[in-house]
Amino acid sequence: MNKLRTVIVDDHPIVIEGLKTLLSNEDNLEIVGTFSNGAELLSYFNSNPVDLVLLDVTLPDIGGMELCKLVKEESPDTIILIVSNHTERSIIMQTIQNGANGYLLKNSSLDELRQCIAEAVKGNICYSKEVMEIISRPTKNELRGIPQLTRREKQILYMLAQGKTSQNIAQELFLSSLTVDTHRRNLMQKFEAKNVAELIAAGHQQQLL
Amino acid sequence: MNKLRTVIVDDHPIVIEGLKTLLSNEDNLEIVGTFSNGAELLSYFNSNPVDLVLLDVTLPDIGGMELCKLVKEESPDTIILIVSNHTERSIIMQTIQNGANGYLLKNSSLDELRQCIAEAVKGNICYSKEVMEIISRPTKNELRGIPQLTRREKQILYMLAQGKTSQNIAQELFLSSLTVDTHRRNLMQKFEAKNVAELIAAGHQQQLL
DNA sequence: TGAAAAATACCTAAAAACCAGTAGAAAAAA
DNA sequence: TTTTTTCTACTGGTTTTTAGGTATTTTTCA
Repeated sequence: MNKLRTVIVDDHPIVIEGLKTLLSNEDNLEIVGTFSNGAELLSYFNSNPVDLVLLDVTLPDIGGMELCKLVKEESPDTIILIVSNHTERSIIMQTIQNGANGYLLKNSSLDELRQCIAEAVKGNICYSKEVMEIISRPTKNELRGIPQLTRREKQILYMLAQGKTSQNIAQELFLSSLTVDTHRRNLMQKFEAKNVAELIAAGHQQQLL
Repeated sequence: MNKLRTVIVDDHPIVIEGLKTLLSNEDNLEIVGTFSNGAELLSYFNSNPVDLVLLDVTLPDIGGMELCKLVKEESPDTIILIVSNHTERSIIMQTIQNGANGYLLKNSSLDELRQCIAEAVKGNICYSKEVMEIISRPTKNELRGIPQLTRREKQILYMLAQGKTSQNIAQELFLSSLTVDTHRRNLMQKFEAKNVAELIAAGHQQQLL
C-alpha cells in the first residue's frame, strides 16, 4: 500500500498548518499540497493524482459542496473528508450527498482524524463523535425535507429500483402503464429528479431503498 | 404508536412456538398470525395489514428470498426480519438485497431480537452480533462478486446517478455520446442490470455510490 | 516490445422514458 | 359532509435509452 497522496484545502492558514503538523508523523499518508481556495485545488487536481482531500466547506471562491461534486466526478476514488466548523445538520448531510466520505469538526482530535481516514479508506462514511451526535437527532425541518411518498409511490419506487419498466410494473399491479408513468413523474417531481437514475439515487440517499 | 402487527413464518413448529413465547410479553407488538409456509403468509397478507414479518429462509414452498421481494413490493413499509440458521455471507446479503430489514440467527437472545426490531422500526438494517461478525469479514469470493470497474466507468456511473444523460456526460467529458453509451452498456453488463434504474440501485448496494 | 485491457467511436432501429397538461373516481381527512 | 389527497387514466409529442453489432486507438504492464 502506497502512502495516501493528501491535500488540504482551507482558507485559514492556521488550520492548514495545524492539520499539516498533526498529520506529519502519519506514515500512511503524505501531504502533497495545501491550498487556500477551490480553484487552486482543481488546477492541481487536473494534473496530479490525489487520494485524500481534507476540505473546508466555506471557501473564498468555489464552495466545498461544489468541489466535492467536481472532485468526485473526476475521480470517484478520491476520498474527501470535510473538516469544518459548521454544525448544521443540513450542511453535513449535503456534503455527504455531494460525495464526501466523512465529516469532522475542526476541534477533532488527531485520533478521530486518524480513525476517520482509516474508515474512509475502507469505504465507509465516517463522522467524528460530535458530528455523529448532531446527525443522530433528526429535526422536524429535516423531516420536512424528505419527500412524503404515498404507499403506491413507495411501491413503484421500489419496483423501479429492481429494473422493472413501467409496463412491467403496470402488469404486475394490474394498472395501466400510463398510471405508472404518472406515479413515476410524481416521484421524480417530489425528489426533484431529472430521470430514474437520479430518482433511485435520491431514494437511496433518503434511505428509502 | 399502535402495536406492531406481527406474523411468524417458519416451517419448524418449535421455532414458531419459541418465538411466540419469547415475544408474548412484548408490549409493542402483537402476534397476529403464524404460518408454516410462504403461500399461507401471502394469502393472509393479501387481506390483512402486517407491520412485521419474522421470516425463515428455507421454507417448503416459496423461498424466503422470493417472499421478501413479494412482500416488499406489496407493502414497502412492512418490516422483514430474517430469522435463520444460515451463516453464509452470500445468503445474508441476498436477503438484504431482496428487501429484508435485518438478519438474526435462531440462537439469538430475546434482547437481540428486541433490539433488532427496534432498529428496524427506526428504518435501519440490523444484524445480530454473530451475523455482524460474519458479514464484516469479506471473503475473496465475495470480492470477486463486486464488479471491477475502470476509472471511466466509475466516473460515468457517478454522473449517471446525478441524473445526467449520456449527452450531458459526453459534453462534460468531451466525449462522443456514443462512447458514453458504450461505457454505460458495459456498466450494465457488469452489474447484470437491465436499465439505469437497476444499475444505480446496484451501485448503491455495492457501496460504490 | 507485444499482448491484453481500457477507452474511444460508429450504425440502426425498436423500446422505453420523459414532458406537459388534464381530469374523474375513490379514499382519507377535516 | 365537504375538502383534500391519492390513485387512476388519457392525449400527443419529443428525447433518451437500450440492444444488436463492429472496430480503431491508447494505455498498461509483463
